[in-house]
Amino acid sequence: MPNNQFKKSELYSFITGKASTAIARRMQKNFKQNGVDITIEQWSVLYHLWKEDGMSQQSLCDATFRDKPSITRLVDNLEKLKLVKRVPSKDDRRINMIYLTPEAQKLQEQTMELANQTLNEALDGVTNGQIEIAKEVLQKVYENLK
Amino acid sequence: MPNNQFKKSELYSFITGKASTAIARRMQKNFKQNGVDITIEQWSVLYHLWKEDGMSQQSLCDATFRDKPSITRLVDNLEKLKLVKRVPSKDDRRINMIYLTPEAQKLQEQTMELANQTLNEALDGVTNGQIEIAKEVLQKVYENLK
DNA sequence: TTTATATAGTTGTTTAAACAACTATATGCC
DNA sequence: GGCATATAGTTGTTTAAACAACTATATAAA
Repeated sequence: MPNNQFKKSELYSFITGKASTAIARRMQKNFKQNGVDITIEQWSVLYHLWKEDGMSQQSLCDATFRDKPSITRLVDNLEKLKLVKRVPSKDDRRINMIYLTPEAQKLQEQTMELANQTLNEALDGVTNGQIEIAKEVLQKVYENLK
Repeated sequence: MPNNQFKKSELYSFITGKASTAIARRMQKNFKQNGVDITIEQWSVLYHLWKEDGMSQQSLCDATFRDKPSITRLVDNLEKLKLVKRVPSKDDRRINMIYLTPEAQKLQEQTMELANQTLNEALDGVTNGQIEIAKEVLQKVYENLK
């Protein structure tokens, strides 16, 4: 029993995700202050499309760790904002390929800059070694539970 | 420039809180499978009341890192479930003191057990030393941004 | 080839988050 | 005391999460 003896106190805030909530709020604030008018959730979809344009909604589900209804509605809203376009696949008519508009492509550089700035604010005073271990732990937690 | 050179790749999932989302989902599932019919957000409020009954809503805001409207509605829903009661303070008529009902007190032991179980599932294969560092990093992030 | 099953996406409903605007009470200052 | 300001909590609105139920298309098995 590896972790059974381990004190769990103060670990519950892990569950409630205080740190990631704080990062998301700060990043939203940084977006707003710089006139970027999208939500962090919308940004996280765009982020994966910048890495690979033309993903299916299901691939976006996997990449963003969201369920299908969530992606349906995020894509709905991104389409309303004219940042993405649903294009039905010709090979498989069940599938929508999601493509970035030129407008969304313009957002990439600025918002990635703001994301990096936010992470620098968040990780001020934390060493690279510590960050590396935190990343490993979070990755392992994700693997254990997904 | 302490962290500027640091590779930020794969760190963006920090923002989206994949790990804490995974923990919350698993914990919700563990609650459901054991017939505990409350949300994780509601549990997080009860958790602080178990530590100290009779907190004001503002204190719950600080403890749970939520804003006032969020707590108003969580307390609304917990009151509907007859798990807490709003009691106006006599000293300061602006303040509601939130008290647990006997029903809520009954939930404590079982749900804390389920929370511990969930954390064990999440942290399987992670050493105490790694957990300690991850905790420090998350705490520092929270401090930097709150 | 028909039928069962799996996959992709949508819709409906409840709960919660974020943010602004609001009411009520308390406190500090003149 | 009277007025400005701060604090505690509520309400309205938009966006998103979770979960179940649904439609449409594709794949596999008989």
